[in-house]
Amino acid sequence: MAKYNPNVVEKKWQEFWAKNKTFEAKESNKKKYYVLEMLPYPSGNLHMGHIRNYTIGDVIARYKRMCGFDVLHPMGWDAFGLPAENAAREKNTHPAKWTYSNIENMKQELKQMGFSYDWDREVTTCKPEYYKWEQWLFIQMFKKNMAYKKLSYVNWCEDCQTVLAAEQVEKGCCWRCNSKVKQKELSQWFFKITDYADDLLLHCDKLEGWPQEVLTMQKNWIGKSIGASIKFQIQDREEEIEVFTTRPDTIFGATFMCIAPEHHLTSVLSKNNDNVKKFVEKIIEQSRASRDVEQLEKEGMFLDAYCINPITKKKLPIYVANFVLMEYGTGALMGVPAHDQRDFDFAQKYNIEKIAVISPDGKEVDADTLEEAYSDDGILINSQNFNGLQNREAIEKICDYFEKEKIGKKTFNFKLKDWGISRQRYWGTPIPIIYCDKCGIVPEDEKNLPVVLPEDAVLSETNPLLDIDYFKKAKCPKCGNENAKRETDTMDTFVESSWYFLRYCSPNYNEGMLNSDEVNHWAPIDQYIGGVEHAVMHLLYARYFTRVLKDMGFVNFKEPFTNLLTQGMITKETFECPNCRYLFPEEVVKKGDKYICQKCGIEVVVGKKTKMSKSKKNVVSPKELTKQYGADTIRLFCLFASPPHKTLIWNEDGIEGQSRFINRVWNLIEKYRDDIDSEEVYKGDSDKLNSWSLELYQKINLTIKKVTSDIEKFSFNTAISSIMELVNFIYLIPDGEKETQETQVIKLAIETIVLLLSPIIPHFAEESWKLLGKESVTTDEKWPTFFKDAIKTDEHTLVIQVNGKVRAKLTIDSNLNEETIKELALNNVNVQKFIEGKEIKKTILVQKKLINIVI
RNA sequence: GCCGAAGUGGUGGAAUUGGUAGACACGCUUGACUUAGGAUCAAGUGCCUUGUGCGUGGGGGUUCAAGUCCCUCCUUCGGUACCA
Repeated sequence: MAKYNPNVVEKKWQEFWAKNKTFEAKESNKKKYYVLEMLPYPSGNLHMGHIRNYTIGDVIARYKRMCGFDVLHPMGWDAFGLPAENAAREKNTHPAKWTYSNIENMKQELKQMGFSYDWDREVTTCKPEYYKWEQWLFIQMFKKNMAYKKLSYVNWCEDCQTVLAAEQVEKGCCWRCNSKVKQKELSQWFFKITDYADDLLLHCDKLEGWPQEVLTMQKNWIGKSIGASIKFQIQDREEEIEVFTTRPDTIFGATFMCIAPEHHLTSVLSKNNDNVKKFVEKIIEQSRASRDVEQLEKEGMFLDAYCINPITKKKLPIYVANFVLMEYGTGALMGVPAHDQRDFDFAQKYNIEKIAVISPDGKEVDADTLEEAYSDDGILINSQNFNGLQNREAIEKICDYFEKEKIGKKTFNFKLKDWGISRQRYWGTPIPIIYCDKCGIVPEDEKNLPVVLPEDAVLSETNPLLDIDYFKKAKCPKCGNENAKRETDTMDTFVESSWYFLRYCSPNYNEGMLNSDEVNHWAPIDQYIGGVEHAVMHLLYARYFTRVLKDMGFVNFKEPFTNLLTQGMITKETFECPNCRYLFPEEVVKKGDKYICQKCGIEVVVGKKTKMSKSKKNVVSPKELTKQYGADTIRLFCLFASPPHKTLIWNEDGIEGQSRFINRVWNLIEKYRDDIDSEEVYKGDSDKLNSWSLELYQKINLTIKKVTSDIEKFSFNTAISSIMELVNFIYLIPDGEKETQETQVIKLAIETIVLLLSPIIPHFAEESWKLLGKESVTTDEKWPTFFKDAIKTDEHTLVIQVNGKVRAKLTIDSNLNEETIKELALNNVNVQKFIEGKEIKKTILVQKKLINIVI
């Protein structure tokens, strides 16, 4: 018997697919299906996370293809980004060279996995023919005021020497290099994503094909809160301070006013007092979202000014305080110490009066005895003619009063901020803007696009574009001024990934950004697949961009991803030596329960299971595994180990089993090949079948049913296990001479198994199909269907319970009536033991399942 | 703190949505074939005090019947955080 040799077979079929352009996406009269996996950053090699993601997508693509869809399944490269610059500096090369060579390498690895991509549609975001259209879109957005420039405090990473979007700051640290993020005032480009805040929020509830947890994260990120804005007149001055509050019902309890350090009134009211200045500078230095923010003590400074509570006319001291955020609301808040914990802490520290205005039961509360703020619902007290109202009701009434008196109004606020896209880095899309002394900010002439990123940059810690004179120097498109200056900031790389999925529909279109006909044919994406870590950033930006493009008339839909599958991370434990930092597993020796560092002999800390990453040295290379077992085994293993959405703790112990399964199927085909060769496939006239072949025939149909529904719901592990059951069943068929009909059923079983496996382990399926003497390829075959009649049986197992515990099982005729079943159950010997001499209170019969006798 | 997901054998994981807990696989045990087995095939494998026994993170509840529903507590993972 010839042993199955994956290395030879896989190469052969990969060449076959490439030569025949098997997976070229074509429009026909069939229904379309667009399946897409998030594109990779070309960091050097594929890692297990990629393999898991792309295997899932590939199974879906191949399955849908067999089901008769026109499938679009493309792949590309998210090729701009800081790691390329860092690597280039380290290795003394150019980011482009590094990136393109990584792409070549990873493309090779993808091909070795047998993924069914239409490579003719490959998109590489760092190529001028791609970013040209991004620049073009930027100009359109600029013209419509959707892209604008403003001076603002931004998150600044000193190590990366660049600005970070709010979404890219994790626990006060840079998402990329983990160093602490600072606040810095810079003039920056922004996209007005907040224009769509409401729409993005609203449609979360309409995305039925998305996981609930992702929608919740997006909703929380957009963070709409409803409340009121109220104006407080400053005493003896013209200005007013406007605050936003979600609790206008507590206004009678407001005893102080707090403004953010960056608030324009801070310097005005302090009259540039040095102490205040120093205080403000200190706070601005501190990161807003710093890790220890919770422990950070509330600090403030009295500005020696007062404002008037518009409803009580009470004089409120104005403070500048470190816990007030300029970015949220109006950058000012009314302090209600009795009903807000932060205000309470602040008032406690600075000895500010507390007034209780909400009480759980409507009874008087002594605010001075409170140990913490009461922030729950209740009944209004000390609130003049609003006393006695439920606070929810009071919010409405008080807002009405504000509006009548013109001191405030009902309003709402979003946590979502405009998307800052300027990056002071080289390896990104140049922002197509020119600064002219006469004309100001002028977009580049569309005829001059793309603004090509110069190749001869000398990389440094700062933005190298600043040093390239011919790039910086520009002619003003408006007045022709030769001494205008080009923008040297590049765009956040999330901009590229916000529309690449649309470009795949017309990847080589030169007349415009998108060919609307083709985009509207293929998109929206029927199934998008990627890591849950993109739940907020990428997916929100992509939804935003699609809206912008819809409003410009390029696409006829606003939600780009109809269905979303977020696959779980792959994690692995880390080894960390106190001296040498992270270690590879091979640098560690096990001694008893302990792990010792080979180099320095010190005990190693076995860290938590975290996402595989190069820096933590807990990556597993798919390359080695593929070499050893073949791509099919790795694909099978990724799918079988765990359901797609779950975090997968890496453990390759099971991998042998997957390779074993493939060989088991192969050996099965070899075993029956000669017998079934000349036979027809069984067509379904089941009355002539003997007991095992009838059972096999039923099993075949049940398996088709189960595998189909499992793949539809992405339950690949159970789909595979039911194919395994069918294989195991065939192994149990007694050896010896077989009748024609029996051989025909076995033939059907084997062919079905191969077809069902085709999307999962395609190389193996094609090779097996050939071994079965087929002219066609499984990729072009129809997905098997099952016959309802074949699944029907006239017998079933009846489970007999006594007081809810299983005591016996019987195989009975399904057509028996209730009385007979009861009698059978009660007369059963095993049951008798339990019910002898006991009174039977009642029996419950669940049709075709079980009977429970209650004694 | 808040929001979300989860907790089932030695391990990864099943369980038709309230109806036989542990499918399928890894590992382990035994046997067969073998010069050999880390190949292959077959059998077994939740636990124990072996019985009218126990068992799905702990405790309580609803039900003829609970991994599944309700209450409560605990743990783990993810997201988020001075958001007024």
